[in-house]
Amino acid sequence: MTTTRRRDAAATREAILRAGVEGFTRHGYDGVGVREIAQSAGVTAMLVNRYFGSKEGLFAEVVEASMADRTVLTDDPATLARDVAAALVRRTAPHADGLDPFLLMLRSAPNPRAAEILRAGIEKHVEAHLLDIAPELRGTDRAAMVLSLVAGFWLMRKMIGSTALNGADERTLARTLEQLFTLLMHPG
Amino acid sequence: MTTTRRRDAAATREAILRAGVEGFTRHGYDGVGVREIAQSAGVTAMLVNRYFGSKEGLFAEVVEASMADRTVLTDDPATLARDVAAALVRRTAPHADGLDPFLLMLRSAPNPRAAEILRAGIEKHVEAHLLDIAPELRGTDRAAMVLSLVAGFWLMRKMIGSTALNGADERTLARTLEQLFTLLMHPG
DNA sequence: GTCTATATAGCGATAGAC
DNA sequence: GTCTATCGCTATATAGAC
Repeated sequence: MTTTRRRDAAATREAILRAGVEGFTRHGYDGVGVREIAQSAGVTAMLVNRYFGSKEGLFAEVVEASMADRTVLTDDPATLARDVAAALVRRTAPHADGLDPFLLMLRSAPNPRAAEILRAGIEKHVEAHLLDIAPELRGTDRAAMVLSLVAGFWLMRKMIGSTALNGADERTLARTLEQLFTLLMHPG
Repeated sequence: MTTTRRRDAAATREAILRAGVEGFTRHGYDGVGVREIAQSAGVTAMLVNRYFGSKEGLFAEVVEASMADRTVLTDDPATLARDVAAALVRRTAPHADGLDPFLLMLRSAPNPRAAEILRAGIEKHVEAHLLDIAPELRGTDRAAMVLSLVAGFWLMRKMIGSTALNGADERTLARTLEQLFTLLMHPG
């Protein structure tokens, strides 16, 4: 056989993609290099371009993969506002350090080309999923407003490290957020 | 005289600082180099380090200068929610391209050292100013929540370029935001 | 007070060997 | 299928001339 010993192409591609999700989410598009991502995947930088064409190509697949699997939003419209508020508070807790799509967005958005890829991914996956669960938001500005609030909360609590948000009681935080989400989702 | 012909030190420092505000706000901390900032100020890159010690030192003064002068928030507590909503919609309009402190924050926050400088500036100036106008928010999580909403709206509308937010009727947008701000500022 | 020139390091992407 | 080596470029920061 002339096939490789240690890895096949599909596994290498997958390893690079996973390392890309981690690298871009933790450091943002401009904050991580292809060398660093390649090293996390156990390969050389050359293979990133080999399999994904360019750093931007890898980023596009990372956004697709990261936003395609749903983790934040539940599927029950009745308790949606409360569930989203609770999940948001839990996942932005001081000691939590998951790989959330909102962190990927916030940390990569300053790069204009990354921002365009992110906009497409957000609208195709996150916003579309929210409209599936809460169809009454369709045609209004309130779905986008929900996403704005979620993103802003992630920003202030985890990226800026707001003293007020990190010192606040989590039940109070969740209650305030629930009121805001309720206003957006059930304005009647 | 042995003094310089074309500029004195104070004017040069001021020119660099103004170019820094523009550069960091438009492109973020990692998105602009000291060469580019120096060129906008009409000097060489060396003088940036001469007057501000380092890129990080310049950024710290830029944050201080940008957040010290108040532009978004009005001073009348009675109409605060409506005024903030109106100003936010107007300043994030598709064709507006001002140098807002929130853009400076959003575009520079991915850099950890910039994020710490921004946190200090936000809490010292923006949050403190909001608490001066609306003292009933003191001791609650709602001042930080107001800032989260403002930042998230800036992000989705101007950086991500949300189709929904940019296509929406501006009066509807302002009304939705006003409801949210009212809930936070006058929860009774 | 401001310049040119440079030190040192990193980036994304590619050529060519095996 | 994966490597080493390298190209061409840019970054921050500094040394030394005038």
